[in-house]
Formats: sequence, structure tokens, C-alpha cells
Amino acid sequence: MNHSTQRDAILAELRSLTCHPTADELHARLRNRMPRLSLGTVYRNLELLAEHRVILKLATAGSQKRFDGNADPHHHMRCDSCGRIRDMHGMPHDGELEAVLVKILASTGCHAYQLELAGVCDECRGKAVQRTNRTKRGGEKNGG
Amino acid sequence: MNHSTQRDAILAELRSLTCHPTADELHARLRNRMPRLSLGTVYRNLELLAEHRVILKLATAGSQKRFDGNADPHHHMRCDSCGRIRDMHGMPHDGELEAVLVKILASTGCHAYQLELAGVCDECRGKAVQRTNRTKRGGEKNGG
DNA sequence: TCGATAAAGATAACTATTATCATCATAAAA
DNA sequence: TTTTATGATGATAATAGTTATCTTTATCGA
Repeated sequence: MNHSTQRDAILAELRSLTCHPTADELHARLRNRMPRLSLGTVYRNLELLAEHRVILKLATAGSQKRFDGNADPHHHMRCDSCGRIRDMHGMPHDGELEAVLVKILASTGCHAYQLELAGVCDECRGKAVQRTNRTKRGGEKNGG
Repeated sequence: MNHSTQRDAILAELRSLTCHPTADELHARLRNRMPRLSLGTVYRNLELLAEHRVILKLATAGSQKRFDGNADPHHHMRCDSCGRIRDMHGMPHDGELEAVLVKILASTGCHAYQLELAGVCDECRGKAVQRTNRTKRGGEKNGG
């Protein structure tokens, strides 16, 4: 795997974000700085980086692939309402969970895990209280 | 949601399987019995059933959506080599894990979780020992 | 049985992703 | 430093998977 300006930029951009962008979201961001950057290049490099376990290709129920610049195993929550995916940091019982998962990895010989919780995020719950019984919002748009 | 012969058949077929088929895999199976069943109908019903939480739409890193007739939260392992997804039943430390996850669901207000482990399955590990350093097998074909 | 509504089947349209290929960049050797 | 081999890019075509559309058929309560 040779170096390339594009790959470095893609990785840097992904790492600078706390959200979990799709290939085309990253492409859109990078295009400001690199107008000739091709979408194919973004796809190619994200796959490559994930294969080399530099980044994480998320296991999510959505229709677009999402990537995470933080390759360390950690947890995600998908909101039923807005579809956003958020990192679960400082979740209650997080330490306990971690401890069990480490044991499970060791005994199964697996190298990684991805936990996806499903529910309604705080933000949407707030909205739901304010304006009850509105039309449901689209699922995939903002993949936080 | 009215009843329909097709929906019942799709659900029954999915429930009869321990693997996690894609829409077109289910369609292929059902077509023997129901030659006029359309692929669109299968997609439509799987989405519908998942939305009603009768079945589970899996959170997986693959390129095709997979479904699970068992809507109760349980764990999966994706094989790096063959791409198959297997249920993890009777995993070591399973009880412990379950206990922590129940607590987490309760305290976060989430309704479901999906844990995906990544590694090489027993079957592929066996093969790897027998025929070392062969070309890698295709990732997505059999989704177990 | 009739009427309103939901679902099916067939197919077109769309979106996300992957493959192709000519050109350009990188890195190591001469 | 040129040369050479290889890897990566950009542009675009092709593919696969999924969703939307539309007409016909099935379902279910009145």
C-alpha cells in the first residue's frame, strides 16, 4: 500500500469527525479542498483502510455503508426516529460490558465486536414530547 | 396490516431457517411453491415485518440486507473468510453478557441490541489449516 | 355481495457500489 | 538523476440491490 495524498486526506478527514459518514459524505467534504477527488477513490480507500483495520466499517442496518475513524471497538446507538448513529461513550455499565466482551473475544478467537443499540435518541424524544403524532421523519438522511 | 398468503409464507419460511437469508435467497426458496411470488413482495414484507418488530433486520457490515426470523435479541458472528453470519448460542460468558445488556437496555431506554463479532469461523479455520495460503474465498456469497 | 382498502405482481427507476481503463504518482533500482 | 515496475487516481461505464409505480387481485368489515 503506497502513500497517496488522497488516502491521507480521506483518513485525516474521517478521523477529524466524531460522526460516521458515508463515502459520498466524505467526498462532499473533501471536494472543497480537492476538487478533482473522485468518489471512486473515496470508496476504494475506505474499503482498503477497513481491510487493513485502520478504520472501522460499521455493521449497521441502514442502506449505506458507514465508516468510523476510530478502529477501537466501541458501541453505537441507532435512533429509530432520525436514523442517526451515535457513539455510546460513558454509557452506564460500560466498564462491566467491556470486561465481558474482552473475555468473549479471548475465548472465541474473534478480533472485534460491534454492538448496535436501537431506540429513540434524547434529541428525538424531546421533539416527540413537544409535537406528538406528526408524520414520521425519514430514516437515513443524517447518519451522525 | 391485512393478512396475506404471501406474507404468511415469507414469515414461515424465514422462521424455519436458522440462517439469515437475504430477500432474494428467500424469494428463490419460496418460488418453488409459489412461482408467481414477486421479489418486490418479499422486500416489501420483510421491511414491513421488521418495522413491526416481528422479525429482525440485521445490523451487518455486508452489502446485502439480511433478516432473522428470531426477533429476540441475540448475538451474531460474521466470518472474515466466508462471510457467513452465525448465531452465537451457548457462547462462553453468554449469561454474564446478557445480564449486562439487560441492564444497559433498561438504563438507556433502548429496545434492542445487536452484537456482531468478527473473526474466522471454526469451519474456515479448519480449511485454513488443511490448505494454507490459497486464494481467499469470496466474501458475501453464503450468508449463513 | 358490495365497497373500501391493502397487498400482490410486473416492471421501471433509482441509488449505492464496483469494475474498467487510460493516465499520473510513487518508490526502489540502476 | 533517469529508468522501470507498480500502485493509485480520475472519469466513466456497468452492476447489483433496493425502492417506487401502477394496474390487478385479495382481504375484510358493513
